[in-house]
Amino acid sequence: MSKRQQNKEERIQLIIQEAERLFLENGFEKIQMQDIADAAGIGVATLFRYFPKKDQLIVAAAVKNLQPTLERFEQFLNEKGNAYERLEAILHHFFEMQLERTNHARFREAFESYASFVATPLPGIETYIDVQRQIMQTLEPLIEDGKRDGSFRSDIDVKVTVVTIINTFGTFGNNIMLKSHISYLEDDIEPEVQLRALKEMLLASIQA
Amino acid sequence: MSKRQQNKEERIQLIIQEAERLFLENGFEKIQMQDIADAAGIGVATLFRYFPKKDQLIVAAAVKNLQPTLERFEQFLNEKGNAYERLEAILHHFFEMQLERTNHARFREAFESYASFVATPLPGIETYIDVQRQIMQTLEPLIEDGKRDGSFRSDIDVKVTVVTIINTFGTFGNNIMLKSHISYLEDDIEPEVQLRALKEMLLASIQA
DNA sequence: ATGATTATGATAGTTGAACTATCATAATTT
DNA sequence: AAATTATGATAGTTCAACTATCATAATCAT
Repeated sequence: MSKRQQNKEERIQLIIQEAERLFLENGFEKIQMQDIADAAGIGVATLFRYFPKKDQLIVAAAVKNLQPTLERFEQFLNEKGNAYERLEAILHHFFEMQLERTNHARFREAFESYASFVATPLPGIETYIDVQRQIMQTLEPLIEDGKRDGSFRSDIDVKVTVVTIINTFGTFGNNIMLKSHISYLEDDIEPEVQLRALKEMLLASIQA
Repeated sequence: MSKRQQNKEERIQLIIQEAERLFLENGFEKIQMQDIADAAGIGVATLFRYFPKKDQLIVAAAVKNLQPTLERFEQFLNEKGNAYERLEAILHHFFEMQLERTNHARFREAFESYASFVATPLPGIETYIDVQRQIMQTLEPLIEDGKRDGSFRSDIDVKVTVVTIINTFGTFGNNIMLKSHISYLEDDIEPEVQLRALKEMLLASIQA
C-alpha cells in the first residue's frame, strides 16, 4: 500500500473514532462536523472530503460501536459446559458489558431510532445490519445445542429466542441513561438490579 | 371560560394533535414547524406564539402519545380473576396495542433517546415522567396481589418486575419498524411472533 | 531531484430550518 | 364603538450542514 493510501486509511479510522467518542457522550444532533474535525485535528473541508454527508459518518460510528459486541460474543463460541451454562456465561458477560458501556447501548438505540425514520435507507446501513446479523448468528448454535442436550425447552424457536435475547438485553441503554437524567421512580432501581432481573427472566423462560 | 380562552385551548390541542400525527410517521427531525403550522391551518408565527420552542411541542406530543397507554391500563385495575389471569389479560392487551400502534412505540423510543441527550432537561419533561410513573404504579398492585394469592413467585421484587415488564414490552417499536425498513434476518420474524414470545417469557419468569 | 499530481485546510459562500420582530388587519371584549 | 388582544404575512437573524475555490504542502513518477 502506498503511503498516501495508508495515511488515508489511518485518517478515516481516526475520524470515525473521534466521531464515535463525541456521539457517545452527546448524541449526533449536538455534535457538529466542525467538532469532529477539531477533535481529529483536521480542517472541516477535509472532513467533508472523507465523509460528504454527516449521515455516512454516523453510520460508520454506529458500525464501530457494534463491533466489540460481535467480537466478544465470538469468544464464547468454543467455551466448555452445556448450553445452559454457556448461555448463562454469555448473558452474564453481556450484562457486564451493558453496565460498563451504557453509553454504547444508548448510542445504538439512538442510531436505530434515527435510521428507522429516514426516507431512504442510510448510506452504508447494510454493513450495520450485517454486523447485527452476525451477532445473532453467533447465538443460534448455542440455542440449538441447548435444545439438543436437553438444557433448554424443546419447543422454543431458535431465531425467535435469539432475537428476544438481543432485544431484551440490548435495548436497555435509554432506560438506564434516562433514569440517570430524570428518575422514573421515586426510589430508583439500580441498573445492575434491573439487568440481573432481565438475565434471570431470560434464563428462566427457556430452561427445560 | 371566555371565548378567547376556549379557542386557545382548542387550538393548543389541535396543534399537539397534528404535531403528534406528523411526528409519528416522520420523526421530529424531518418535520418542520412550518409543516405543523400548515397541518393545523395556522400561520407559523402563531404556532411560535403557542410553542416558542420546537422542544416544547415535542414534549407535548410525547405526553399525548403516552396517555392512551395509561388510560387503557387503568381499565384493567378492577378486572376479575386471580393476579396471574389479570396480568395475562393486561399483557395480551398491551401486546395488541403495541402491534396496532407500532408507530407510537417507535415515537416513544425516539423521544426518550432524544430526551436522554439534551444538556438541560427538556421543558415539561416532568409531565412525561409523571405519566410514565403512573403507568408503572398501575401495575404494582397487580404484582403484589399475585405474590399474595400465590400465583406469582414470592421472591420477586414488585418494582423491579414492573419496570422489567414495561421495558421489555415497551421498547419494541424500533425493532419492528427497523425491521420493516431493513430486515435483520434473512427470514424475517413477524412482530406478532416476537411479541408473543416476549409475553410468554415474562409470564413464565414470574409464575409460581 | 524535480516537475506533475494529488491532498490539505483556510476562507467565503449557499441553503435550509428554527426562531424573532414588525405590523396591518381581524376577532373579542368592555 | 372604542380599546384590547390575537392573527398571519413578511422580512430578518442565526446556526449548522454542505459547496466552491484556491494557495500551499505533501507525495509520486521518472
